[in-house]
Amino acid sequence: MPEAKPRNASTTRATILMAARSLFAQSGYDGISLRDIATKADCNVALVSRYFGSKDELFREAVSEGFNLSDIASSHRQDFGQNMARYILSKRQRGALEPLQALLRSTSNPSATALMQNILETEFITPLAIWLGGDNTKLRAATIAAILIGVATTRDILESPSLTKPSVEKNVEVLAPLLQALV
Amino acid sequence: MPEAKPRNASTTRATILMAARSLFAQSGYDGISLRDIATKADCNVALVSRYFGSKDELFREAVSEGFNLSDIASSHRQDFGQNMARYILSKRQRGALEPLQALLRSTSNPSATALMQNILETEFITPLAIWLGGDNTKLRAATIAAILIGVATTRDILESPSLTKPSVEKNVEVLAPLLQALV
DNA sequence: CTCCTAAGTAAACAAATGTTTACTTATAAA
DNA sequence: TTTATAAGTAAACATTTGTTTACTTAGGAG
Repeated sequence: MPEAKPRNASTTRATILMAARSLFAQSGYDGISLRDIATKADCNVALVSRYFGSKDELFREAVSEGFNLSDIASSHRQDFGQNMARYILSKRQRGALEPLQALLRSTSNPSATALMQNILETEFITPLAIWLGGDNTKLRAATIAAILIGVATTRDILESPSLTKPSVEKNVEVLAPLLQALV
Repeated sequence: MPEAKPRNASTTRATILMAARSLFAQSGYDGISLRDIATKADCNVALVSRYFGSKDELFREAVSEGFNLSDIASSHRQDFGQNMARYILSKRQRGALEPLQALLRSTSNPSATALMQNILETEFITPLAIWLGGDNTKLRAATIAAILIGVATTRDILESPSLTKPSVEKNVEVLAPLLQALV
């Protein structure tokens, strides 16, 4: 007879959330159905709606575990470019970048882009601008954000071979000075 | 009685194509239905399928009127950064950027991302790499592409106020040197 | 053990989608 | 003017989607 799975609401909820984050990162909001998520989480579709209310709320929760700026900004100023470059380029952080990838893959969805605009502004640009200091702080911070977004898009979404084939070190060598120039 | 619209296949086709390009730029592949397009083009849904075969083929045709690299690359080397920066930042070129925006808004769609990867590589990175010369040409060209994609995403898709509120000139001032550093 | 709560399931719902089919009608050549 | 061709239309199609409803059943508290 088939194994009886133990029942546990919080575990099930967490499993659904992980499945959602992974799938949204891979195919975006509009590319993934609740049934895809339920299948990956090995549960019934109705449970997704039950535990998260709506697809929108599930998405919001799945991507709202941001990017941690403080790790990079707490280091020495002269290392900023290097650290930032390594952060988005490193594969080991793949899981950590899932929320970003999910957002970048959901640009066809108005509520997802609104959410991303908000996260970007409050969690990244504003604190980074303060940390940067000097002139045009917001603009420089936003330009740094734009570069990181562009690299993530080109590397992880489009998978451009011109960016993925060279080693991470080669990439850092090219990218780090550009970011450092804005400090 | 209502005006009888004159019948003209090629005009209708062109109208549908323009409507599609504009709407795809605004909401992406998955955010726009064939009925949306037919409504904007003021024609019957069936005509869209008739003239373009499938949504996929319509999209392909709508975005395959690329970015013209030769305008920028034909100028003096020292002006490259300025020209490139002005190109993506200028509002007057809004229509010209519609294919790019359509692609950037369609990252949830596998065939759209595959198409974009191909266009990016063959129409932009490869010729630019040749024009650049020196070391790591492909990587430098791809990094330029990544920056432009990031700026376009942050400005036109996410509409980050930190990037849209400052004047175009201020933006050029910050962006141009970064691009120029890769020449 | 006995229930009662809540976790899990199966089925149905309406709405929206891309695409096809059969039909109507304008228009230009004969 | 007649008529054949092709442009345009209306309706239907099979799917897929997010979400809800009614039901079954596991498992701990009493």
